[in-house]
Amino acid sequence: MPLEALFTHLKLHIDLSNEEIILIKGHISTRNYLKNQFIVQHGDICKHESFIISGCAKTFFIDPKGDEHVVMFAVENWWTADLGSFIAQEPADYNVQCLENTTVAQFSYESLEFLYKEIPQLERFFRIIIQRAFVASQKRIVRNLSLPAKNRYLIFQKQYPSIEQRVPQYLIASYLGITKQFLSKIRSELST
Amino acid sequence: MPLEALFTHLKLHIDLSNEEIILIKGHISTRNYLKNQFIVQHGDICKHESFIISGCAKTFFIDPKGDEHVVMFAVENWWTADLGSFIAQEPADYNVQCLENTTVAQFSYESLEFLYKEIPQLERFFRIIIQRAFVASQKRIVRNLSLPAKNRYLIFQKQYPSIEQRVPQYLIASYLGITKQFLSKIRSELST
DNA sequence: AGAATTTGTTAATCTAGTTGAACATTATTT
DNA sequence: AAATAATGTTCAACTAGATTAACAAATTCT
Repeated sequence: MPLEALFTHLKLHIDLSNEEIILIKGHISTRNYLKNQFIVQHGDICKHESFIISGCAKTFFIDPKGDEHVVMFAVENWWTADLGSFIAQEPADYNVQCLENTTVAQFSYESLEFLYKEIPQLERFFRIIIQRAFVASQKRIVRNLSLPAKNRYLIFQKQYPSIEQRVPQYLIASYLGITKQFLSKIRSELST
Repeated sequence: MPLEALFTHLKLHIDLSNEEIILIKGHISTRNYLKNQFIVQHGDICKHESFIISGCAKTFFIDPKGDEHVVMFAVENWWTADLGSFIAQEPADYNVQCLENTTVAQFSYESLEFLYKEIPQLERFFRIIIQRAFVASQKRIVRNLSLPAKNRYLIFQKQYPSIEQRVPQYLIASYLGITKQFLSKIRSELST
């Protein structure tokens, strides 16, 4: 059953009884997206937190000039959403779009609020998940402010070797905050 | 009593009984710092999450070239720490330094873990606080990638009018990711 | 297989923001 | 009140990275 990965993941941080697992299952919906489909669209209200069972997605936004900026990639066992939109239930800043055919397990806002009441341990679980995401975000800010593009690329390669193979270069350039041309230049410098 | 602000703040998000308040009080220490003293120092393990009762602090790091980068300011009723260091209990990336004489209420790592067990509602409280910090961080990333320095400055002015008056310009420039000279240029352009 | 689209490279020119140095203005200290 | 340190401005030279455009190479579609 595809939800196994999700419960394995939950049990890394909290203990759940069989009854709790059944209760949670009743509030999860799984959904399949084709490559290029959107899990979250800018301007819509983000209705779900999605756990990726298989596949890969990018989170990005379009700036006032029309340029695309990738802020994160998500692969198996990662959570994705526009959290700002989800928690405030207001229009999303970001888009989340599948880069491959992708299967997710989703909690709706209402279900999650309900489950927080029924299973307070889930507060702990998501505190930990969000805390990590925040820390990762802080560390990324440090790097973006303090390192030139070449070093940021080298760190990206080490940190996400699997992602580098799975997604096109121009999206990696966008994630790094540079143009694809400049990334290409860096790559050719590095290979000499 | 100076802890009133803290409990008012906690009660915005969770309900606490008198017994719980007493329990929490037993695990809080208040501490006074003079201007320029460090609440967290790079390389040390961040021992506390600190709630600012009065005063003002900057969170910053020094890059490999020796330049200072301010990543956030914190004033009354804000929490500050190097969360990455605090949760992993490993050396801090950041420094947190007081810009004024500052009084804080602090939870140690052990106390907070203990209180999470005794008062599961605190999981909820910090989930909400960290969630907000994460969302703010995400929104800042959007702005830093998509807007030129002048626009970032205008947004900063609107968003933190009080902070702009309280801290020197070169720290604001650092927060914006530009040099003080370039901020000065932007300011002179804006005033014409 | 061939056409069309998507992805990646190279190179010339351009620009937002940096660097450094000299000077002006406040605060703080003695 | 003078002296020192901290903060802010101006300007000229410089650089990391953007932009544009032309061309390869690889995928996808028919």
